[in-house]
Amino acid sequence: MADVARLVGVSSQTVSRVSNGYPGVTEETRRQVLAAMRELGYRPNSAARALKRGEFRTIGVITFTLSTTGNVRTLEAIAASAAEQGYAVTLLPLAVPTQDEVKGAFSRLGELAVDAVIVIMEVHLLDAATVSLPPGIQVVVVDSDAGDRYTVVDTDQAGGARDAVRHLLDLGHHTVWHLAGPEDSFAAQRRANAWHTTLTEAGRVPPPLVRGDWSAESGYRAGLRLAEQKDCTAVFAANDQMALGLLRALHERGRKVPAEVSVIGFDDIPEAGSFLPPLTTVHQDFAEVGRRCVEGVLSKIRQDVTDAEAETEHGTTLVPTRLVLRDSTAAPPKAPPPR
Amino acid sequence: MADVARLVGVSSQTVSRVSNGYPGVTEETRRQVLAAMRELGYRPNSAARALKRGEFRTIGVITFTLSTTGNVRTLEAIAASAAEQGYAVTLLPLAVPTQDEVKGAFSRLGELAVDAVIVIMEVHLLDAATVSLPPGIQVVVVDSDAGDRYTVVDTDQAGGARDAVRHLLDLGHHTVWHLAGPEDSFAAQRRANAWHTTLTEAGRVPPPLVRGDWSAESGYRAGLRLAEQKDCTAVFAANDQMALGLLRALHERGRKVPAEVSVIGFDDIPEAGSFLPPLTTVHQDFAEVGRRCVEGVLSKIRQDVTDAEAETEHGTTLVPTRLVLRDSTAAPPKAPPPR
DNA sequence: GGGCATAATGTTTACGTAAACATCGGTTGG
DNA sequence: CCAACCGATGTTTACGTAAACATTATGCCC
Repeated sequence: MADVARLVGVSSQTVSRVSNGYPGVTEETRRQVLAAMRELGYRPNSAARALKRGEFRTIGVITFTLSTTGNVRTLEAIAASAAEQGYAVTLLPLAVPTQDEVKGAFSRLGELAVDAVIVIMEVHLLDAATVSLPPGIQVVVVDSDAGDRYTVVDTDQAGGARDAVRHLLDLGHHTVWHLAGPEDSFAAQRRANAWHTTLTEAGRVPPPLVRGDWSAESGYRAGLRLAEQKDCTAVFAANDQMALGLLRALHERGRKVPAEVSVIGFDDIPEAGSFLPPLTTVHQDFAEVGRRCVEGVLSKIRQDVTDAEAETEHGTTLVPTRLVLRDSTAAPPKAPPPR
Repeated sequence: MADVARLVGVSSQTVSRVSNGYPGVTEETRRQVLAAMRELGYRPNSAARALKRGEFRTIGVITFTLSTTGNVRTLEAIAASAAEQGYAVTLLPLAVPTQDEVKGAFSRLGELAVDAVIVIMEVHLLDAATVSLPPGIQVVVVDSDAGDRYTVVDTDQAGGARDAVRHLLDLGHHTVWHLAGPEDSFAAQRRANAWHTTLTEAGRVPPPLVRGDWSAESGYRAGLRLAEQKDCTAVFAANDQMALGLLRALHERGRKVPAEVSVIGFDDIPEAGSFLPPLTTVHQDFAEVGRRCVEGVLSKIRQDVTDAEAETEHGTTLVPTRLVLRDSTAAPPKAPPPR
C-alpha cells in the first residue's frame, strides 16, 4: 500500500480510501491510484484488514459428513449465498460425531478466523456437552428443533412427510409403512413423527416402524424384510438412497413396483428419476435452506453491530418441500386386506 | 492477551510464549498463565496472528460444482487432511465454469486469506485465460494433465479404464462400448482414450463413442440408443450415475443385465452396490487423492519458506484404482457376431 | 570472588490497514 | 471582503501478536 501511495505521490490513506470505495477522492486521483495498484500488483492484505476491522467476512460451516446429499447441497448453497454477500466459507469437518469432537470444534472456533457459524447437524450432540460458544460468534443450526436456543433453518420435514403419506393414502392404500432414518437424526425423527401423526389422524393404524441408517444398503436389508409382509402395499422411505435399496430388495423378491408395492422417497436426489422405476419423492429445496442460513447468520452479525447486547431472537424457519410424482407409486393392487 | 498478562503479573510476551508452546518458560509461570487464559476466556486473535506470521494456515479449494461425487469426496478428504495438519479449508465456489469466472476467482485469491490453493477442475479453463496467480500462492490441480505447469494429483483414470475394459474382454466380450463423460472434462477424456487404446491394443475394433454429461439422465438417453445395437454386449460407462441411467434404459427395453449386456461403471459411489443389478465398477480412492493434494500443497509452502526462489518441481501423482466386481458383468450370451 | 554463560522474563518494534483527527485550499454567503 | 464551511488529502494512532533485542537473576568455573 505504501508503495502504491509513493508511486502516485499521495498518502497511504488515500490509497485505502480508493481500495475501499470511499467517497471524497477526486476522480483523477482515484484513476491514478487504481492504475498504480494494477501496475504494482497490489492486493490488500486480508489479515491486516481483518485485524483492523475486527471481522473476517468468513462463515464457518461445521458438519460431520459430506456423504449425505442434503449436507452437501446445503453446503453448496451456503457457499454460493455467502460469496454473493462477500463472505467466504470455511469448512470445519468433524472426524467423528461425538460430543467431545463437537465441543473441541466449538472451542477451536474461538481462534478460528470466523465471524459466524452454521451447524449442519442434529444438535443432540451439542446439548449434553457443556458447550460454550465463543462470544460474538453467531450460530444458525440446520436439522434441529432447538428453535428456542438457536436460530434454526430447516426443510419442513413434517410437511414433506405428511404430503408423502397423504399421497399414498389418496391413491387408496390402506396404510403406509415407514422406513426411517437413524434415531439420532432429528430430520429422521421428525419425518417419522409426521408419518405416524398423519396416519393416526386419518384413522389408520401405523404399522411397526422399520429403521435404516440412510444408506442404500440399509434400505436393501429393510426391504428384504418388508417384502415378506404381504399386506405391505406402500412404503415411505425417509430418503432416496434407502428407497433405492428398497427397490432392489423388492425387485429381487419379485414384488413389482408400483403394481404391488408403492414406494416414495425423500430428498429428490438427481439420480432419483433414473431409478427402476423412477422414484416418486419429496423434493427438498436445499438452495433455499442454504440461502436462509446465510441470511440468518448475516442479519445476526449486523444486528450485533448496531444494538450491542440485544438478545437475538431465536426461531425456526421452515422451507417448504414439493412432491415430485414419478412412477414408483400407484393405486394398491386390490382391496386392502381386512384388519 | 494484555489482560492475561496483567492478571498473572507477567509481560504479554510471556503469555505469547505460553500460547505458542515456546520453551524458556518456568513450569510454574506456564501454569499460572494457562489458568489465567482459561479464567478470562482468552482466545488468540487469528487475524493478528496471520498478520504477524504472514500466513493464514488456510488452504483454498476452487471447484465448480459439488454435485459430482468425486469433487465432494475429494473435498472432504482435503478438509480432513488439512485439519490434521492444522490447516483450515476455505471454499471458493464458482457460479459458472467460464474462463472469466476462473480468472476472477484467481484474482480474488490475492486478497483472500489463503496460503495455497487446490483446484478441482479441468485446467482447460485456466489455460486460455491469461491467469496470473498471485505470487506466493501455491497450487495443486486435480483432473488435469498439466503436470508440466502445475503439480497435479489425480486418480489413475487411464489405469482404471484399462482395467474395466480388460475385465470385459476377459469375460469373452468381443468388444466394449463406451459411454463417455463430457468433452470438457479431462477425466472423461482420459478414460475414453484409455478405453480406445486398450481395445486397439487387444486387436479389437472400438465401436463409436457415445457421449453423456455425467448425469443419470444422460446415461438413460444414451442407453435407449445402445439398447438398439444388437451387437452391443458390454458397456463401460465413465461414471456410476450414467451407468445407473443406462441400466434403467436397458431394463425398459428388455435387455437383461448382465445376461445379455454387461455394464461397468466408474467411481464406486456408495449406492452402486444397490443398483439393479449391483454395479461392477472401478473404485476411486478419493481419500488418498485428497491426502496427496494437501501433502503436495503443504510441502510447497514449506519448501517455499526455506529456499526462497527455487522453482518448484511440478509433476503428476496418480492414485491407483481398484476394480470392484459385483453383478452387472458376465460372459456374453453367445459367440460374438462375426464382424 | 569475579567474570561469564545461561535461563527466565521484559521492552521495543513492526506486520498492513483504516478510523479519527488534522490540515489546507477554495467557495459561499452575508 | 472576510469568516465559516466544505471537500480533498495528509498524519497519527491502534488493532493483537510475536520476533528481535534487552535486562535481570542464577549458578558455575577458574
